[in-house]
Amino acid sequence: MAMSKKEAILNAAIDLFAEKGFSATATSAIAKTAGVAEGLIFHYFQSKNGILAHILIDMLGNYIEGAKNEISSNRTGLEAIENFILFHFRFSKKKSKEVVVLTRDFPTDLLQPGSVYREEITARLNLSLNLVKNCLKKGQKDGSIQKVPIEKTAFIIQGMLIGALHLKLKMPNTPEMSLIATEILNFCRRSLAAKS
Amino acid sequence: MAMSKKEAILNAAIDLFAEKGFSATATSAIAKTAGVAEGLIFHYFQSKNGILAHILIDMLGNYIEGAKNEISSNRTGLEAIENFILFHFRFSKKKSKEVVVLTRDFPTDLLQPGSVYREEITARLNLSLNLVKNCLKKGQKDGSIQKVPIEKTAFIIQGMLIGALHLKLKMPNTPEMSLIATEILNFCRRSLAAKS
Amino acid sequence: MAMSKKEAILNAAIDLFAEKGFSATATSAIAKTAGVAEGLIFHYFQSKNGILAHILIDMLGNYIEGAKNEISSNRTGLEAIENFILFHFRFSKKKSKEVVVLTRDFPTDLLQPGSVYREEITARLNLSLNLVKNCLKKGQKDGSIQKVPIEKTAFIIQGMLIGALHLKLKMPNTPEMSLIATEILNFCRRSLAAKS
Amino acid sequence: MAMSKKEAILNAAIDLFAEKGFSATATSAIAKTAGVAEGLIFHYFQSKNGILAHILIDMLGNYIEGAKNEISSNRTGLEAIENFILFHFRFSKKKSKEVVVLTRDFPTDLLQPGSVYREEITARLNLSLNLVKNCLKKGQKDGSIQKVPIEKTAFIIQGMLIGALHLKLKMPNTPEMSLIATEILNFCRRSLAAKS
DNA sequence: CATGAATGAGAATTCATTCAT
DNA sequence: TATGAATGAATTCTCATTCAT
Repeated sequence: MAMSKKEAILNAAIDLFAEKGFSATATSAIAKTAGVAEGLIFHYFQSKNGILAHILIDMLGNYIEGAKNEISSNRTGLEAIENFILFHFRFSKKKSKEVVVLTRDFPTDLLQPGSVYREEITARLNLSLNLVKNCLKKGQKDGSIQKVPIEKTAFIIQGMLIGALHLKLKMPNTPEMSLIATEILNFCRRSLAAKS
Repeated sequence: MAMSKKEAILNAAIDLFAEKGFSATATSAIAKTAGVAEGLIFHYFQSKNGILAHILIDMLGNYIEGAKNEISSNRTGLEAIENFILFHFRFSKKKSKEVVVLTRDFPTDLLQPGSVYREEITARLNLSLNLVKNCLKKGQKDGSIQKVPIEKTAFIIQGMLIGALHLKLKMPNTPEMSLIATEILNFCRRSLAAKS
Repeated sequence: MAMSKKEAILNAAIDLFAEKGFSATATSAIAKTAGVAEGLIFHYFQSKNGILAHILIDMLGNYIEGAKNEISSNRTGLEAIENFILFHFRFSKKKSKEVVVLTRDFPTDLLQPGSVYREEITARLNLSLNLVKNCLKKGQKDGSIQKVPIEKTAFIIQGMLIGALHLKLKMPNTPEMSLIATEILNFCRRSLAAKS
Repeated sequence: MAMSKKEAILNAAIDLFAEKGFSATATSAIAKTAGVAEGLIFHYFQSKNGILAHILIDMLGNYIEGAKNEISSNRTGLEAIENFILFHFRFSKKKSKEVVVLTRDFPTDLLQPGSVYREEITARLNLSLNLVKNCLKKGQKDGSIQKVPIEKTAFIIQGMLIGALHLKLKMPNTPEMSLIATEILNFCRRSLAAKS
């Protein structure tokens, strides 16, 4: 069951974007790596940006789907948040290349007004934030989480998770990601858990 | 007190990098905006990367210097952390364009082995992380902060601050940054403050 | 009575060539507009040039046939010339898109030695010129047209008709074509009619 | 007195456009012929269209200037028209390459709304038409030209001159241009001259 | 310090055409 | 007859950088 040429292009693009960055990767290099004619890239993805958008949208879709599963079956909202955090880092490890692409090259121009990809991307970003919000709400209902402003706290948690990936990318000589993950768990639990 | 041509170049570059991104900004555009000949850019900064490095190093220097001042005269370590956080967001507001440049375009290739700018930049990043560590250590000595692993917690806090800027850049329809700042303060205080 | 796919391609090509010009029109655009697969174009017309040649040859054929009818049943040669002129502008109005294609994109390379279409096209151009010549000859025989050099005068008249279309295409803010037509009629009559 | 590189580019472009047509000429070929780096073309002319526009505007400028001189010192309006016609063909012979470019490649898209060249070109086309009108007006005042509608007749004459060039380009096996020129002179004189 | 003409390598994209199905 | 994936050469244009002045 051979990989389709479209998939080959995507895989090559992910590899190269992760390794050298989006703008330092030429479409000719993608074609060469994928073993296809350069023109085929544009047949499938319209533009170089189109490849990136496809990768990002795909990945955000997976992220949201995975996170949704993860938090669906928890007894308490706090547990849900904890599992969200753990999922975030599991996902980042599993899809490490894609995450590097997203982290370093999330292209602001894909989000600019007029971009055809804008809506699809922002919709997914909002979905993710909503998942966190829902966990927090649940936790406040079930008493596992203390009284915190939902929207801002969700923003902070999501930002913290993203920020860890960014900082790690720029400072590799820092504690291993799995240790950071556990510690973020502690950090958030201390901040959120209802006082006994 | 006219602006020197060197400054004009830097200002033009900051404006354009913030607006359109580093790689979407041509040196010819910088020259035009600055009102100088294109060649002069290379006289002062050697290369396009050189401009970016100059901006980033400058800014990181200011950040560290400012943060250092901010945390030097605090009674407790917890207060120091709190003031660090507040400073971070004050700085981000004051130098908003530079921060956008850093946030969106921090160029991984400036950090790659072989880059002449690498050491200068990583040194500054480490300095910043050390400031946070020092606050935490102080707080554990003076009893204002509970027992937490210093290194990982410093990483988390710094990451959280950076992450907030990133997330805001991608999701402008989120709570105002100043509100986020206050809430991050609360979030961290709850997580760090020694239990009474 | 559905349009055949071949006709759909031709219609799409005429529309697009007239609107954007031959070389600015991609075969993919023709296929899309026609609602057929791109490959089908090459099945029917061999090449992009082939479509253009087909359109032009078709149109020249219609032009000649129409003109021939028009001038066949006239009492005098002068009348024949007059009807030829009127026909020219009637045809240009009826087949306005095709005429625009011919006027703006008559492709010199279709006429270059070695082109498979060369003979077919030049033959038709000569036929048209011959029709004018015949009218003039007739007019000189029947005394309705004064003594003029046949060949050069035919060239001038045919050129005048073509030139009017060209000039109109480039200068739309000029008198309406139907008024020009009438006036060309007068212009030629004054120049050609035998003196009474 | 070496030719400047800008001039070299223009000359190369005129040669190649005349020989192979605008869209069949690559900018790389122009650069090669001119003996300059391809990038320099864009430094001076912004785009491939820019070169063409420059050539056309230049040539129309020369045409108008030349025609203006030609018709300024004539006793009668009819003489002025005659000299305009003769000038047209003298100019076409002298600037034969440029005229071929204009005749075959006058690019409708340079005239489309939104084109930066539009106004400059249409202004010149109008100027030329106005020269003819002025001759006709003068001729009606001084009695050398019979009563004809000025605007339409000017359009017809200008169109006739242009049409002759077009037809010749497509049908090289026709009478020599200088003979056509003389005969157009006769044709128009017969049509315009006041009856004695 | 300052200019801007000139370079040339490289980039993204286009596109007519082919061909297996 | 009809499709559309696939090709690959060609094309316009960009851009960081150099250098003579």
